[in-house]
Amino acid sequence: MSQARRKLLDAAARLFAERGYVRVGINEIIASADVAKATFYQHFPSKEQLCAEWLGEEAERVEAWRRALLDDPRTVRERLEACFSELLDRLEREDFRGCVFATTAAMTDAGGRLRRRVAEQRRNTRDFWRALAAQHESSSKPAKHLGDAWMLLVSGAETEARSTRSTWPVKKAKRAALVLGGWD
Amino acid sequence: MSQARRKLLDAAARLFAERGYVRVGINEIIASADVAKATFYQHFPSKEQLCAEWLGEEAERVEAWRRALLDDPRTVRERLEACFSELLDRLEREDFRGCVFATTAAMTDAGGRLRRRVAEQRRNTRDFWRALAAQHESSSKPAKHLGDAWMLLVSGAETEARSTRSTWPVKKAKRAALVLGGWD
Amino acid sequence: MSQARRKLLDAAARLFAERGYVRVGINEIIASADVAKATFYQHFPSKEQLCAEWLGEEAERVEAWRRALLDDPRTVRERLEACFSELLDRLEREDFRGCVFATTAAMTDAGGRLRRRVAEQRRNTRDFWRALAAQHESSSKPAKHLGDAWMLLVSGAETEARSTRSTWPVKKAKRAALVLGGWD
Amino acid sequence: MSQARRKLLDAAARLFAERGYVRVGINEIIASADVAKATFYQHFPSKEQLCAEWLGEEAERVEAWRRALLDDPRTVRERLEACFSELLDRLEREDFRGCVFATTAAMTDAGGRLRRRVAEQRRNTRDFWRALAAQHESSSKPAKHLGDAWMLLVSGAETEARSTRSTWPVKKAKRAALVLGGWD
DNA sequence: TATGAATGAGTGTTCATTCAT
DNA sequence: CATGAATGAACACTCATTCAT
Repeated sequence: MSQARRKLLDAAARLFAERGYVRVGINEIIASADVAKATFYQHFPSKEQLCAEWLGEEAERVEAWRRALLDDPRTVRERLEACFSELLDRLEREDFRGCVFATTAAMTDAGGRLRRRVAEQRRNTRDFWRALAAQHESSSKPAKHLGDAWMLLVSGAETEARSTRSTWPVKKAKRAALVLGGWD
Repeated sequence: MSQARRKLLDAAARLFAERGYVRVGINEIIASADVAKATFYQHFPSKEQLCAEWLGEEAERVEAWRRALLDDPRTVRERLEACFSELLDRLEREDFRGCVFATTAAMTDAGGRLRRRVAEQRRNTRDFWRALAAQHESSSKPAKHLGDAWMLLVSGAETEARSTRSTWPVKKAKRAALVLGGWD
Repeated sequence: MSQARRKLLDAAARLFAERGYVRVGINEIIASADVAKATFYQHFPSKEQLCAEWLGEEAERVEAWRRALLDDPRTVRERLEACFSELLDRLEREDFRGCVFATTAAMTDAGGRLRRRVAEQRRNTRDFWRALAAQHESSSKPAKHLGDAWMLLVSGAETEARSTRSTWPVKKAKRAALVLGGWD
Repeated sequence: MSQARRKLLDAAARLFAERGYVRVGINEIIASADVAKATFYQHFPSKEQLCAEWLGEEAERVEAWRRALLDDPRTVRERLEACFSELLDRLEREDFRGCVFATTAAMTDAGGRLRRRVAEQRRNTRDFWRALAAQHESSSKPAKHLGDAWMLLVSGAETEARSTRSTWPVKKAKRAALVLGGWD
């Protein structure tokens, strides 16, 4: 990958994560990446497409992490707790903005390309949580219900943690997730 | 309240709800309200302040609805289910954009006035859910944990329903909420 | 009419006539008119619309001149010669660019608004030449053929005079027009 | 001639004829010719020079056609009519844009290289029409006047046919040309 | 109280051209 | 001979806000 393209994606990743798609302009991105404006448009047909590619890279990172977790030999409970630990870690970072997919969806057109990209990632996210729940064999309820509930708790925790800049949502989501998993 | 001010708030309510704070310009608002631009600035010092007042009105509407629900003689379970029904109703409206407080928080500066307004509403929301849970006397666990979990499930359901334009999150959140309440 | 609007139309008239629609940018127009860019867009929805209004004013000026000529008591021959004199006068001006309608048509999309505006003016032009020919009673041929021929000669003269910056086309067009009128 | 050069000239010929010099960018040209941008600048010092070479090729094609017509054994009248037939044929093509020399002159600087190229071709055009008229021996008037008139009628017909996308100008120009030739 | 007119600073995007390889 | 990468300047257009009346 060309150097300019990499710099642009890195700058976009940082700025989009910090302030969101609509609040970051091309000018700021290219200044941050230290490339000319025309260079940007040689690598990306539009700001929207840059965002889509950033979301794609984010999705791939997350998927890799999840694949590893699904193959992890630890118990389901330990791995569930690892998810909340990871979320807490992200939450403590200066630039925490919540789930980039959810926030990007919040500020883009319902029918647009970015929303389709988000919807795809959310489907993958649902698959992940259901797969994790399916490994929880002692569960008396169907794994898909448990997985969906875990996903919603995490999603809610991210949203509320972002909106109020506090950590209670993560801690309480973890507690509820454990209860639903039968570990209370 | 002056007529122009009322028209502006109504137009803002519709447009902000439909497309979000950052995606609506004041030109569109004043055109929709059919007032002159200078009239707008006589009633509101800035677009941000208009948004803050809109959020205030929304918060008051929600609070009134919640106060009524807390005084409602129905069982906690029935009222919990009413919350999800109301959410499903909103979800089915054409212009559903998720929780206006969460989405507004997603597109505004972390330290700004609007974020403080959102944080305040989220605190009230947490109070509501804890109050409802507190009325669920047979609960063996502390009401605050149950209320927080309910809130997170609803918040996650709104976010996921918005991101993917589907209704499963609401249905699954309801199911999990009932389980946590001991009604499974 | 507001002052800024008038200044913009005047600046556009001069610049568009000098260098043509596509070769003049908004920046140059507003600098020449000494108004802010946003002021421009408060008065005209687009550069294209500004051009359309300029063409409209030009068409009106021409039509007024023509109406006067059709009511002029001089002989048809004298008035025909007046047309060529007027053309020669324009030709000698520093910024002669040929017929603004023909040149604008040359640089705009075939199906666009500006082309429709041009086509309308060309229809009016044809009407004028036929009306003038119709007043030439001694003509043995139908006036519409004579009028059309005059129009084509003038149009060709304008085009060739512009392309080569010389005056022969006007002089020769006049000679041919007189021959066709039976005055040779 | 190198292959890239040929492809570039062919692409330019098609695009410039369709939409005009100023409305076609070199990006589009190189994409259409399927060559790299730097390759373009190895063969042509500038877009302007590419246009100049295209005009040169066009002029040569036209000149060849005219030379053949001047050597054609048919009568002057038949060959005059052939000119209008050829114009009608071009007019019926989808991408008719009028005389490429006239339209290019309309959108370029008065003193530039392209305008000089156009002026040269117009001089050749004038020579052609005078030569054709000179072969019309029975003409009582000087051939140069008749030839110039024919040229202006054709030029006007091209301009008006382009501006309004209709065929009447060609038919009426032909009629007038015949009258001037003494064939009415 | 209400307004039409005006604005400086920004938006995302495209231009013809050059450079290092 | 050919190219992928890069560019400064310009493009048409929009933003939230202010001013004179």
